Amino acid sequence: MSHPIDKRGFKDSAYGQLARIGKALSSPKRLELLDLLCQTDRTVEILARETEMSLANTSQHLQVLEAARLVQAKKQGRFVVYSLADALVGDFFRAFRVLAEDRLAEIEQLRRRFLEAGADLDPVDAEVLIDRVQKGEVVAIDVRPIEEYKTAHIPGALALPLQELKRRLSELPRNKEIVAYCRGPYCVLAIDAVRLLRARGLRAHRLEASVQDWRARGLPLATGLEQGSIRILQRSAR
Amino acid sequence: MSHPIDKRGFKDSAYGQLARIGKALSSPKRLELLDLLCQTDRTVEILARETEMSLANTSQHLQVLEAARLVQAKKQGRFVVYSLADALVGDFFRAFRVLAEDRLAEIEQLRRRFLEAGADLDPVDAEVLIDRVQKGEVVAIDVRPIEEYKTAHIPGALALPLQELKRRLSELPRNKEIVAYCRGPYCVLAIDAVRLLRARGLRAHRLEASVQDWRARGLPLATGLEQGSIRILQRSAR
DNA sequence: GACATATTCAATCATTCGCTTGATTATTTG
DNA sequence: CAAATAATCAAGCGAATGATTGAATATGTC
Repeated sequence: MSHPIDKRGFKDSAYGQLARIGKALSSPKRLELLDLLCQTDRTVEILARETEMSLANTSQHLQVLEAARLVQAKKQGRFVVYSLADALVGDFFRAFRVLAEDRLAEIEQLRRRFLEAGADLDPVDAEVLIDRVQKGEVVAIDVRPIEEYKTAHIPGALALPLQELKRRLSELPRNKEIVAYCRGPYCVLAIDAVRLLRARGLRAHRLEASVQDWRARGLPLATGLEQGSIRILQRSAR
Repeated sequence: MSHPIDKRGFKDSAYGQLARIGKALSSPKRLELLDLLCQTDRTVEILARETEMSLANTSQHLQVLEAARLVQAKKQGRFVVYSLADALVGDFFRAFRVLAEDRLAEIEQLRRRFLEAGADLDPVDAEVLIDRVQKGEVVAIDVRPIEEYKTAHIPGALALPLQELKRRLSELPRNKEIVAYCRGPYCVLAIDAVRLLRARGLRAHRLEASVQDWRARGLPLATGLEQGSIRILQRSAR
């Protein structure tokens, strides 16, 4: 095991190591787990619920990701919290997704077929959005679970998870444009939100970009709870 | 097949598509093929020889890569020439390799174990190298097959494939430093070249960076045959 | 048109993978 | 210390994968 190796052995071992990463990325469920972990840390139980897998199966997949050093586990009390092993992994996952979308036309077809209405694409250019949010022309809402919002969100966006949104529909301004966003292209939270809002007669659009896309473009992000995000909401709802 | 899909179905399909790329990257042999194709286009036969696989096996792996749209096949006469489907794939492969090297310490260990002599690391900073080559202080040699040199090489580097190098050892300058490079970290051509040169008492070093790394850093590259690269060689050898 | 060459196809087999089920190991709570 | 909770382990099963072998299909050459 610790003796010099021949050329073929070296190549096989080297590419074999690379393949460890590839193998980790070769299962749809593992990719879904990784995508979720790009948003924020989570326990096995929550990941299992989000991906609609059994606990044992989720645990196994997470161990495969851990063996490839893409994620890491940390015991907190009686929970095991999984997180990305490094911020680089998040950047890489995005590059991976972008490559796949570039190469595989099927992904765009899938998206179209699922949406079945072309109206909820990117409403505006990303740079313009921040500006319009600051001017108060647009209300941006982050419909992901609150934990993900805390980890990182678009500056000025309100934390309004889907469940919360349902209860507070009446507080949203009828005279302003609303832009909802969530985890990214394969997350359906923002789609649901837009449908809900439009059903109530509000002018709602979906921002396809995720927080990760936002970061990749070098745009600023905010963490924690926006100071008085609830008050801002109420003010703009008046 | 063309009816609306539920949320779970959508996610499964979307991540399933991503996994197509992951699966393509999950085999050591496929990664080796991809790495070779990052250098230049090649026929199935040559790829089989380089990777030391049977023809049928090579063909099958190439078809997997093609199904994932990472490479494309083009029939030329009675040969089938495979090439990267897009330049993006090359950039991505490099990102993949860099991530793997960052995450998996085993790769660095492997490299050390294979080299077993610490002396042939990056001799100089990349930017400095071009400058020193231009000033004539250093002779850079590209020891890859000539076809790869033609596709792209470091400006000023001489095309001197390993076989050629052996025959023309005496033509190399004894008073200058020689820097050899090849395909990248898992390619052994430059290592062989450096051993060969040192055995003859020449001052030789290995540049670990590949043409792809060079490109990724935004440094200039040259294509085709360097005008009179042989004469330059002879002049500097005088 | 027969032949050689380059590649793919088809069948086969051992291995690995993904998932399920049920038992087991930690950790907190009563 | 027993009960409850969170996660992992272990065994088992059908499906998919990687490689081999030999036949089949193009394409170019004599």
